[in-house]
Amino acid sequence: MSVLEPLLKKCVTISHIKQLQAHLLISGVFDSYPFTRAKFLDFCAVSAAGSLLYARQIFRHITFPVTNDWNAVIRGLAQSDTPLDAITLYCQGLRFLPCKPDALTCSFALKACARTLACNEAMQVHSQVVRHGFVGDVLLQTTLLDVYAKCGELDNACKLFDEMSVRDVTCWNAIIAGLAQGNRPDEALKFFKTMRDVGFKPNGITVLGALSACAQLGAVQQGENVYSYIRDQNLDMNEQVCNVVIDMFGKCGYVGKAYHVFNNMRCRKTIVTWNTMIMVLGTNGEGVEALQLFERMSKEGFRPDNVSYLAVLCACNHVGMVDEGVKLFETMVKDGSVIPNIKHYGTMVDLLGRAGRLKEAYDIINSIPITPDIVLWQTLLGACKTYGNVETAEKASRKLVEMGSSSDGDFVLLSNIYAAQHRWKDVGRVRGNMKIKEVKKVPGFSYIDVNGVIHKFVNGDQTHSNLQEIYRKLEEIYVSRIMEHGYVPETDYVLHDIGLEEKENALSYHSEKLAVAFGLLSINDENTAIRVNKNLRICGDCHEVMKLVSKAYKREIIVRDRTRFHRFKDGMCSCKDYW
DNA sequence: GTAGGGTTAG
Repeated sequence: MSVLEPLLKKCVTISHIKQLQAHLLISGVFDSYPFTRAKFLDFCAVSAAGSLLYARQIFRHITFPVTNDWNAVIRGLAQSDTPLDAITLYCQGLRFLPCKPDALTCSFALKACARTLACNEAMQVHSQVVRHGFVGDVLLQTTLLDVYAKCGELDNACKLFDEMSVRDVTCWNAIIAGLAQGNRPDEALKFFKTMRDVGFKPNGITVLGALSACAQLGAVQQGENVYSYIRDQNLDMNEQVCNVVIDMFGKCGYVGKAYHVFNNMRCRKTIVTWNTMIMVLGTNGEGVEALQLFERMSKEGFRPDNVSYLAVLCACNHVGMVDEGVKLFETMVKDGSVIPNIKHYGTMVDLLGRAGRLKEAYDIINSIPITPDIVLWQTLLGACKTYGNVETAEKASRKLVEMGSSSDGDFVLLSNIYAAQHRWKDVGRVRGNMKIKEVKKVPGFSYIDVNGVIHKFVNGDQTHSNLQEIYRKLEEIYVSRIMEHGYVPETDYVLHDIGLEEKENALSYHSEKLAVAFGLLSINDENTAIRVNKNLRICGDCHEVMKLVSKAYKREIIVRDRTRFHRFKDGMCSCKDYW
């Protein structure tokens, strides 16, 4: 039986595999020893030397396939780029299989569900796991947990985790990564802490999830803690870990810390390392540095890939280096080594649009070889708002409606464009459509890290324990401080809320303002910047207020919004009001 | 012991 293994190891091409197959056929192994055959089939379906297509052919010619034969092909399909086929085959197997699925069959089917985000199918496999008595299997439990988490069923994932009677590091990893990727970073960090409290030792994979959670929260202190653990355990010998550390510091707004990690890595840099650092520089408004790094990477032998180009184009976008961006894009296209994708085009539309070159932006959308998506038209619409271009805005809006967008931002933008032209009838029409279409409003929230504790504020927050004090501070900010510096509310943005009943969503109680008020109250050291992270893009009024607060209170305020950083100092913002 | 957890992105 074990005679096969050394032979398989020697197969490095499909022709070797076919020779081995011939041998197995002639010697009768293929028909008489199904387990050996299945092992061979598995190798053919999964290994780099093999061919999934060929494995499927072989499989089709097996008259009485055993469970392991099915497993081999399902496994291969599950990790291929057509994982849906694995689910199809699994269902066929259930119908025709004289032999029953085993734990592995379920495991591979679930893997396929995870990759296709097929939640309903996953639930059906789950029920078969129960029916066949595999529920006690820790590995399968972890796989199930992972599928649910990836499908966005985080509560189910947590439930599975709670019900596990035996836990190991891997299932902790699955729940931590699941929560982090599912936008529940605070819970991810809680699990990370508990895991250590009950005596498990986080490994290189655990810290990836924890760091991602810190990055989302802007929780630099907790990020530092994770990083020192990483160094203690020598986990920084893994470049993937280093990449995520760099990303975390960058997303927390500490470019220097990110750069320090980048420059002092104890392991090799990969293309992802370079891309991450370029992206960090870009989002933090260090466009020139990003460009320099982009040039340096080629000199050090790394050929820029599509993400490298995207990163450097974003960098140009954030600092308004329009000509450089256009030039880079042209080089990219001419060079031919990178085929532009929808994100490259999106960045170009944004870059040109925000520079007021709306015609060129519009032309790009109409000339690209791929179908423009919703984001592309939204980007153009945003530019139309900035430059008050009603005509192009209407075109973009029409496209968005056609494409079935139900994002509140699209309607609000168009309504604002009409409002700026005093076309109140059109404003009313757009608002009417908003009601009819039941547009989704993504609730805005902000985080602030005070002494390592993360505080979360939602728009019009009514839940924070220091509520009264915070609202009083906000009152003080408005009445006795920034009014003197010439604050005029940007009523343009009030239109966001017209037609919506929730009064608490009013402009003055946007979550980032509450967070900054809380920051002023609780961070007394004047040299410490007030750092706020927000899930949406900052609105014009908040932007203005931040500028004035930075001047009136002589405090640096750093706001990370959905796409970039704003550093407010002495009444100015690092984005130079260009965002 | 042939299974489970994982990096950059408009």
